[in-house]
Amino acid sequence: MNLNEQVDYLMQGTEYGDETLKQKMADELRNRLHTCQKEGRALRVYCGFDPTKADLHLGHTVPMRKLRQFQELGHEVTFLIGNYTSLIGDPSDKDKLRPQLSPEEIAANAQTYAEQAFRIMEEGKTRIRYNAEWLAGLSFEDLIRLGSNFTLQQFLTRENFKLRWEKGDPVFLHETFYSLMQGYDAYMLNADVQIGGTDQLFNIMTAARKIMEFLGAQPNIAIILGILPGTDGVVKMSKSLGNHVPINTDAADMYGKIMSIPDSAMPVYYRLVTPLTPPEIKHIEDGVRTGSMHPRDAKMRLAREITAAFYGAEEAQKAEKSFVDTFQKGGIPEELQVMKVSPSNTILEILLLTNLTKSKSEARRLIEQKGVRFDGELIEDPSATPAKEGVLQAGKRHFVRIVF
RNA sequence: GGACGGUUACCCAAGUGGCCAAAGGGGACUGACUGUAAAUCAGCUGGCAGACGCCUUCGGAGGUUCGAAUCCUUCACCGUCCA
Repeated sequence: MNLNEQVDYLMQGTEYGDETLKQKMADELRNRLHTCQKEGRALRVYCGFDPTKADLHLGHTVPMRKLRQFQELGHEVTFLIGNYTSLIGDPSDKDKLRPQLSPEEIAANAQTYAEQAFRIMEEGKTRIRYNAEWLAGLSFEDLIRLGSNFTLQQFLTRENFKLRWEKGDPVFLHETFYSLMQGYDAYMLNADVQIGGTDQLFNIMTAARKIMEFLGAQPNIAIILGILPGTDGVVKMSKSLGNHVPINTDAADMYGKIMSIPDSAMPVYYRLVTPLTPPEIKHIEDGVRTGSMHPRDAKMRLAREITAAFYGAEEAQKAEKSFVDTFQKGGIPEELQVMKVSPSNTILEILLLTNLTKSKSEARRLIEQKGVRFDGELIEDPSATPAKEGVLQAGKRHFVRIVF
């Protein structure tokens, strides 16, 4: 890739809410890449992760994907675990204060993060750092010096603080420290580039750059990534909204969940969570637009790419085949869970035994709603017994092969 | 520290003594339609039994009452205002 292609690749999926700013960052990136090339060094790139939860979903992997792209181009990548900043909990993406976690919880979550991250990033080329290394040793005096770069007004005009202020909700003093700490992280890592979501714009653009300049360093370039919508295609992916694609699932499930996103969400998914380059994505999108590619096939490619990133190409192929068999041909998947039951068990009992439903009431409901099939035959009598071995289906997506 | 307000099912939220397993909305799930979806329409959403019915649930514990989500006492947590 030439320099401009590299910049395009690295800026893919970014969103600054302001074209001028985006252009400025792209220019700075180009210059920095150029300078480094001349100096014969790699860019120092980092992204901080808040180990405040253990259950990762696709949305959390967006910055990891971006780090990976930098790695591919030979840059030096640091995976920063915000074990010290977690003492506060970033107020950026919430309209309320986050709970503070115990060191044990943080350590456990950090472990999970790293495991997930290395499905995407190249482990051997990634440095892991913890910001307690340098933040724990700061003195009150240091804090005063860092704090003197900011005004209360700057914080109060930030959307999330502003909303809380106007609603009369509390905004705690220590929440403002978060930005200072993140800025200090960037300084200590001597970062050329810092990656984050749109909620990090203030922390990276304003706080980190100010602090780095104040401390005599070159300010970092902000790579601000857009937000990945959930499976509804509209609202930010989040577990509590139930629109997430979990990482710790299986290939078939991940493939299926991605196939369920609306077409309108494909472009952003392609840009944020696949390894494809801008020209490759353009090719697909042109294909869909001109009609030479069916949108369904574009989505299958998407699902395959994402699933392969986490489970490998082979598993992704299998997931795809099973998806085609199940949904497009209306058959049953080749590989499915096998459960031993007694021939005297009723369908109702089997639904419960196989965990296809959580209760008998739920099982009855499903049967009433014509959602249960046995070997393709619609089941209408909950007290029927299967009479032979076969495949029990609950809803569209859940199957169990029962044997005696 | 004081005054007031709040805590209802997955989430938001109505309900102020019986007609409340608890309105409404969102989400989830099922069916139809599709391209797998989205959109739309319909259904459904505590458990056991599925015939009447029974049991558990409205922040926790206790009480009043024939009867409590609803009244009283107390505890916990959250919020607002005043110090």
